[in-house]
Amino acid sequence: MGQSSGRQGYHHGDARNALAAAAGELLEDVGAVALSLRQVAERAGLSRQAPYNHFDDKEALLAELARAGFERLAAKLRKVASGRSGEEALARVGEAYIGFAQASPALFRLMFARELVDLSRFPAATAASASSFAVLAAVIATMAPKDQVADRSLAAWCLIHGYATLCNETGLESVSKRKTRAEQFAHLFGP
Amino acid sequence: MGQSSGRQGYHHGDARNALAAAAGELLEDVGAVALSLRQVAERAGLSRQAPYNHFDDKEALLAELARAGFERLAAKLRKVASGRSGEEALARVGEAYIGFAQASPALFRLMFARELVDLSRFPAATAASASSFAVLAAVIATMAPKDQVADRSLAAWCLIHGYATLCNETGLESVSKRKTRAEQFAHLFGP
DNA sequence: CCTGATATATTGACAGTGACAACACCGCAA
DNA sequence: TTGCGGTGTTGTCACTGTCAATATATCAGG
Repeated sequence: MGQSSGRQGYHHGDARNALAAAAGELLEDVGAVALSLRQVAERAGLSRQAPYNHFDDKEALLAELARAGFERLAAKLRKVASGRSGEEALARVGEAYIGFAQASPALFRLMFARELVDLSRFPAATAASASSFAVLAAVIATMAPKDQVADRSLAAWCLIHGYATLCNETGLESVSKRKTRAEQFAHLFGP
Repeated sequence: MGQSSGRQGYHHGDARNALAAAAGELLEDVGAVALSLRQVAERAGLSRQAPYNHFDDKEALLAELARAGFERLAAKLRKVASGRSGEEALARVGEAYIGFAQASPALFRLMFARELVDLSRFPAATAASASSFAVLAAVIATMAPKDQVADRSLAAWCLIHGYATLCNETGLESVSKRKTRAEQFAHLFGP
């Protein structure tokens, strides 16, 4: 006899996705710290303990959100970089990076805050992160001598990431300047 | 001035400082999220509720830590900048900034993570933060035309902050490269 | 001295939380 | 059939931030 007649039913493979989706929505609403597994479960229409059937613990759920975030970011960067090169490609990549941070501030923070998730424990997330950086490095490779690509890629990433972070975390400056700044930064690495 | 008996006794003005000091130690041990007011109180030798006698809530305590952190940072930057100018001053300031982030990663994170403390609600902390940035801007003013000081200061801050953050949050690269990187970054803003 | 007022300190209580354990149920393979 | 592993649920626990009620120390004014 099913004790709960109301068709709670099995979600088969869906429960994991449903939980991740619910968590993704909650993340932008309340942030990673305030996000509670119980609220995630409720929003997904499952029981209190459901998240533990699909993730080791809260950190593992957050790591999955971060991994998906890096994959989306990498795809976005690849898209704007494709077919372009040099300073213009760099400006577009920078603009997209900043745009991502502004569109999903809580997710962006999660992706770069060791205190919220220690991604070094989650190889899939680290890999997705590396593939985002690879896009940037490929762009720099089109505009710098080979022996300087590594240093310049790192500097470019730091500059763009610093700007995106400071805008998100301290209201450094208005959102509208995004494109101008990206171009200005890209020019620093030009000829 | 009598407490000092076996009784718990009043700390007069000290309780607030004792709590902040205990919180500062705990912060680097467990991070801002895991830091609990109860543990802070216990470490300061006070009761569970003691923090509420001196701070509105947990966020206010963290804000005080952040404020003190910004003041220490500003002092450190002023020290290394004093008597120097141009590219060398910039390299020293950058190195000090990165060094601060590496020496107190949890505090540095707290100072720049809106999710942990929303500093816009705490004017004293915002002011201390601004005075840190002012040191950097002053250095840039010694090496750039007047109409470019604002843009270049911002870019320099983003670059250094991005590097410090990425090193802390993702193990971007080894600590030992700190000085080299600071010089390399400073060179980007040189003649 | 005493007397309140005020700042400080302490314990009691409560709703949420992450996590573990025990138990119920589904589908499938031997 | 039987048994087993994946999935789902409720029971329970220690811990947390915070509010309320209460006690105590210190100080000002009589």
